[in-house]
Amino acid sequence: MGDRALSVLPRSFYDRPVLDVARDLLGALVICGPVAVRLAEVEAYAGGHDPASHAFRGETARNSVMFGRPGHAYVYFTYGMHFCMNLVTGPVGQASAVLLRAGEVVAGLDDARGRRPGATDRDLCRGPARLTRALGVDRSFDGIDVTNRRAPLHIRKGPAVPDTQVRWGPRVGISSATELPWRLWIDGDPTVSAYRPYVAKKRERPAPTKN
DNA sequence: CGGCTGATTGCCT
DNA sequence: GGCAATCAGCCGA
Repeated sequence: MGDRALSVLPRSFYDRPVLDVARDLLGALVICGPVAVRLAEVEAYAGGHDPASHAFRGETARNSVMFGRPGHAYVYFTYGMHFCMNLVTGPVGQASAVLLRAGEVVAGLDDARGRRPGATDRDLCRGPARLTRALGVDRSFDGIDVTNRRAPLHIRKGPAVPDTQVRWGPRVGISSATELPWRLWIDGDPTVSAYRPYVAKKRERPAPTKN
């Protein structure tokens, strides 16, 4: 068996600066039951000092996993219908995490297709909410230890991605700290999500003149 | 293909 | 009450 390629990434992998972890997660395998996804796009969130991070305003019931140990999954619900998955990094209490944005399904294709009816194979995991959908990850996976190879959700080492194939740029879908190039992806990978720069929402009707 | 918009609910101010 | 680390569908070019 290819023990090397199948090894689970250890706790020490996650207990490092968030940008280093994000870089090295490119190419890694996310395993959930029969489905495996090779990561092609991630984003770094630098805990309490990052205005775009869910941890920026402190610990709450929703984000408490971010403030705990590295190597655990932070899964949140948003827009009334979507789940997104992060991996907690760095020392306990710092609340840094890497958002898993996109990748390629490399195992369990039939299961992934069944969860995303109508989607092309390229689109199965092309975006953070699509990725959790294809994997079958929801809020019940929040807090799971991804360094445990027997856990229903865990992360394994994948084929190395050389520096020459790594690109970076602004994060997607946020309205603050948009200048930070903390979105990392594999150059030319077809599963990388389309970049949509933030655009300020059109103002609602001017407030009625109040007197 | 790019641009725009409604969906739908938990969370935080 | 307002909005969110998004997506699918629809429209026009």
